[in-house]
This record gives sequence, C-alpha cells and structure tokens, in this order.
Amino acid sequence: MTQKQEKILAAALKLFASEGFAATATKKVAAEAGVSEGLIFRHFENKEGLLKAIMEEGEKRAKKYFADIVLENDPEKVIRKTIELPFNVIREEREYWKLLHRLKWQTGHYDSGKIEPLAMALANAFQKLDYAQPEAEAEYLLHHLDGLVTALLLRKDEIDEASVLSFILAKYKV
Amino acid sequence: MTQKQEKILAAALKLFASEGFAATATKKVAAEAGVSEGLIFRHFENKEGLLKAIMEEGEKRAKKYFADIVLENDPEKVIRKTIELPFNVIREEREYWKLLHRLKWQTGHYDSGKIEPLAMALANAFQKLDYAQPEAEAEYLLHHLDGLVTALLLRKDEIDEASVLSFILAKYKV
Amino acid sequence: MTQKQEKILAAALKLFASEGFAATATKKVAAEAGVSEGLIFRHFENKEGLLKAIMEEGEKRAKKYFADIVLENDPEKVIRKTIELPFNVIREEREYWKLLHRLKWQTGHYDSGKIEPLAMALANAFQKLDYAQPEAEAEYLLHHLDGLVTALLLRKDEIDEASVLSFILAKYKV
Amino acid sequence: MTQKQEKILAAALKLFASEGFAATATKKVAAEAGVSEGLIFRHFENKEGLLKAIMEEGEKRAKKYFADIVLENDPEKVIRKTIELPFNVIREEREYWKLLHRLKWQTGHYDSGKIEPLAMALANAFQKLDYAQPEAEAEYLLHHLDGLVTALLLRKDEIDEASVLSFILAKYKV
DNA sequence: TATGAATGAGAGTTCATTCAT
DNA sequence: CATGAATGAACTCTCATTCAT
Repeated sequence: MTQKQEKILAAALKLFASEGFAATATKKVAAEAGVSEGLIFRHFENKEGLLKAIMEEGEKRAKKYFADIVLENDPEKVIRKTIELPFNVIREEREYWKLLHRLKWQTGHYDSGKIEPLAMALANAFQKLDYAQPEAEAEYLLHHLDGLVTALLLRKDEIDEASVLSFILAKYKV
Repeated sequence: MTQKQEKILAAALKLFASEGFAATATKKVAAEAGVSEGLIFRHFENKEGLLKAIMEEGEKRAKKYFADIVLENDPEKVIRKTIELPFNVIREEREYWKLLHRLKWQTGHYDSGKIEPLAMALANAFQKLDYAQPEAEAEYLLHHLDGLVTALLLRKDEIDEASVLSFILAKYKV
Repeated sequence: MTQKQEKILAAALKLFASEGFAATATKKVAAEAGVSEGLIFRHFENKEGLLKAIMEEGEKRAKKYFADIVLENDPEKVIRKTIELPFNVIREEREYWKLLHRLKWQTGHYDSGKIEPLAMALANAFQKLDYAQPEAEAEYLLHHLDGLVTALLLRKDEIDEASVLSFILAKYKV
Repeated sequence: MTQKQEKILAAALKLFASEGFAATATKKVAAEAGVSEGLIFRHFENKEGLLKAIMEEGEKRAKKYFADIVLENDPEKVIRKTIELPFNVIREEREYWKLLHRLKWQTGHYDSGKIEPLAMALANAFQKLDYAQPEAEAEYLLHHLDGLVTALLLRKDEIDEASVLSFILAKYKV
C-alpha cells in the first residue's frame, strides 16, 4: 500500500462518514487526498471498491476490540468491557464507526452477523451471573449500546461520557 | 393536496427511506409515482423541497404519538407508553421512521430537540417514582429505545416483538 | 421521432461512417447535431443504442433495393439489377453503406445472413440461364460486387463508374 | 528488436486486428504481451507509433508475395499467382491482412498505391493474352480479389477454399 | 394541472502518456 | 531495459431542473 493509497483511504473515510457515500464525489475525495482523480480508480477499481477497501481496513482494526471481550473469562469483566466499548470506539475509531452506522441503512454493506460472537459472549456472562433470561439480557444490552453509540457519535458535546458510563455500570453492578 | 401530489410524496418517502435521499433520482420517484418528472418540481420546487414536504407530513402524523405520552399524568403509564412507542411507530409509520433515522446522520435535517419534551416527561415520571437519578434514567431509556427501534427497523424478522416488549416493561415494573 | 432525434441520427451516421464508431465522441455527435449531449442518452439510452438505431433506420431504407431484385422474374434483369446495385447504393446511401462496411469488421453488428435472399435469387437466375455452377456464380458475383462497392466508397474519384458498369454487364451479357 | 518488443507487436497486431485500433487500450496490449504499459511507449513513442511499426513489419513480410508475381514473366502464371494470393495471404498473414482491411476505412493509414505494381503486372499479362481491355480486366480482377479476401477473412468457415479457387482459375483458363 | 423534450453541469470512469525508481 | 505509480484530459453517462405545449 503506497502513501497515496493510504491518503485516498483516509480522505474517503472522512468524507463518506461525514457527507455520506452517495453524496461524496470522487473528485472531492481526490482533492481531499491531494491526488488525481484517476488514481482512485487505478487502485480501487471503482467508487464501490473504494468503500469496500475502507470497510475492510476498518474491520481489521475493529476486530481487536471484539476479541478482547470475547476471550475474557470473568463474566463481570465481559459485561464491563462491553459497556466501555462504545466509549473507546468512538474515541479511537470515530469516523469508521460513523460510516458503519450510516451504512447500516443501506442494503449490502452491513453484516449484522458481525456482532453475533459478542452477543453469545454476553449471554454466556449473564448466565454465569445467574440472570434469569441471559439471551434477552444480552440483546437488551446490545440494543442499548447501539443507541448509546449513536448518541455519542451524533451529539458528542451534549453528553457527559463519564457519568453516563458509571450510570450504566452501576445498573449491572460491574 | 391533489391525488398526484400524494402519490409523489408516497413514492418519494418509500424510495428515500429504502435507497437514501442522495441515491434516489427524481426520475425514479416520478416513475414510482406514475407521474411526469416535471410535476415534482412544479409542486415541490426542488428535490430538497420534496424531502421537506415529506418530513413535515410525517412529523404532523408523528406528533400525536408524543402528545399522548406527554399529556399523561400517571408516571407508570408515561414509562409504559414510551416503551411501547417503538413498536407502534414501526408498525404504522415504518417508512417515515426509517427515513428519519437515516437523516439523523445528515446535517441539517434532523432536529434533536424534537424529543426534548419526551425526555422531560420521562424524567418527571421517574422522579415521581422516586428513582435516584431521574434525568439519567430518562436519557438511558431513550438511548435504549433508539437502539431498539433501529433493530426493529432493520431486522424486523429476527426479533420477537412481544417478548422484547414484556422484557423491557418488566425491567421497569410497569 | 422528433426533429432533434433525427438530427442526432444524421450527425451520428455521418461521423460514425467517416471516423469510426469507437473514435467518435458522443460530444462530437451532439455538437454536429446541434443538441445537448444529454439528449443522445435520453433518446438512445447509450452510444451503442445510438448505433443500433442508425443501423435499423438504414436497413429499413436498404430493404427496398433488395426487394426490387429478389421479386424480379426475368433472370437477366436480376443479374443486371444486382450489378447496378452498388452504383445506386453508393449514390443514395453512401454514408450508411460506408458504416455498414466498417462494421463488418466488428463482431456483433453485421449480419452476414442479410444478403442470403440475394444470393438465392442470383443462383436461381444463373440456373435459368443454364450456367454450369449457379451457386458458385452467384457467390463469385457477390464477392466481386463487395470488392467493387468498397472501391467505390473509398476511391470514388479514381473510378469511371459508367465504364466499369458496362464492362461488368458485358461480362454477363445482360 | 528485443523479445519484449516482438511480444508487444504480436499482441498489438492481434488486438488491433480483432477489436480495432481505437477500441483497443494500450493497457490491454500490455496485458496481452505480458509487459508493463510504460514499455510500449519507451519502444514505440505512442499508440500511433505502435501501429506504424506493426504495419511496417507487415508490409516487409507482404512484399515478397507481390514481388513473386510482379517478377513473373509468363502472363498465365501472373494471373494464376494473383488469384492464389488471397488464399496464401490469409493462411500465413491473416491478422495483418485483417488489420490492413480495417484500416482501409481510416484516413491516412492505407496507401492505395501499394497495389499499383500488381495492377500493372496484371494489365500487362492480360495484354499479352490478347484480352480486349487489359486495364479494365486488371481492375476487375483486383476488385474481385478484394471482395474475396474480405469474405475469406470474415467468413472463413463457410467457404470451400479449394472449389472457389478452381472456379476462379477456370474463369481465366489458367 | 400535467407532460415530456431538452438542457448543462457534473458524475464516475477510461485512457494515452510521463516519470521516478 | 523495464516497471508501475501517477497524471489529467477526455469520455460516456446521469441528474436535477427548465420550459414550451
């Protein structure tokens, strides 16, 4: 991967995340990246290919967040780490997650199966902690975190992250 | 509002919700509505105006859902009705809500202040019920419902609405 | 068919015939026709569709030349008219025939079966006139005329049409 | 001439002949030749230069066919060899001739004067054999062979070469 | 009111060509 | 000699919008 390729990916991620995929012209991506428009197509075939490359790169980086949770044994830590996830993710991978959440509404780009392992790890943790309906608890928590991450991505400034975090942790006593 | 105007609004709502605003050509809207392309511009000035008209119509219909909650006195009923909201809304206004949630990610089209009255009504209800942090509780519930409605809109078939609903209601003992 | 559509077809025929299909930009066609470039695509879908429309129009006009020969009973007249065909055709449909001959070298656009009826009419005529190998004679004559029409299209000025015509007619005593 | 240069020429000849000059991207030539795109331009300056090199190579090889006829004294052999020419040429130089015939329709690339010596040799032969209009006979035969070679190049499989050849030879009693 | 032909700006994409390595 | 990243002009095609009817 050349320097210019990386510049293109970074520029496209930024623009796709903030303006949307369809609404961002490849010309704009090229300008933001400081390269010629043609180069985008040489490296990524077409606009769709550029998006795919971005998502693959992002997923690669995202995996480690999930792995850290799924491989955890202590059920309380599984829950705690899951709850902390949105706060870490939007700090370190804000643009990628913004794009990911936008793409959820498009068909074809978002694979809902990706959080399956996390759901199972959570269900398992809740079971160990003797929750009555572990699967429902896991689903419930994940819905909540999805809504939370949306709020964190969109209304960053209006939310007191620390107090929200501790409020949730308190709910689960972890 | 003539019949053709309504056909245009319905077609545009459907397409904007499923394909996205930027990705939907006015030509396609005209075809779906069974009218000429020119007519769209005669009635709604431009594409943006068409979107605005859709949103205004939708909001008008949506208001009654909120009013019903905000005007409720019984705090338990406020909470119960709020929790039931997503299930009602996606049944009766699925496309409008889908579009609304897509537009959240766009700047300018989504007014986050619209749920403010609901947040206040909830906080008030939680206070009456002697919750320790009523505002935080309200925010917490709203985040959850946002995540839930997203799931209901996107993965309709995988979710057992009845059990999810009763699970949440049980959490709040309402 | 609107006036502008016809202008586009005429301009495209002219340019495709003289410069070649691939080498002619749609922009140039639009300029030659005095219309906007977009209009080409509104009416003919794409560049290929424009070519197809041209060929269909041309074929419609060309059919009458063939019909006149095929429906002729007198065998000598069949042969004479066939021989005269190239001279008529390049006078009245020069550009279409130029394009047709260019396209022969491209796959997909030229249907060699189109002269089949003519070949049969000729073979039949030669048989009536007691030629020993009527099919071979027909093929032979058609090859010749193909070479002749090529020469007439490309080197118009160097050829004395009248004497060439009478020379060939003399060969066949028609 | 290095190996790679030859590979480029061969690849370009093949592609230009089958797809056309304008419609063949240099990228495709490079891929077919198994070399980098840049190399084409190092060796042949530009796309046009590549075509010129191909044609010069082809002409060099083609000359011997013509020389063999023009230097022949026996008039019957001149005619016989001329008639046999298309069959030899499409067997041994099929792609070059295909390209040559395509280029006839382009301005600038085809020098009609190249067959002049052959026309003169033929006229001379017909004169020796006491044909009434030797020049017209020569022109006539050349037109025919042009049509024949076209058919041989385009519809190879439908033509019984041997019988066509003997049919023509019989016409001229050579 | 409603149509659909027409526009022109701009979209994504291709392509011959250059150049540092 | 040979590569392949990079360019920018040109290409085909799309789209929101206008306008005569």
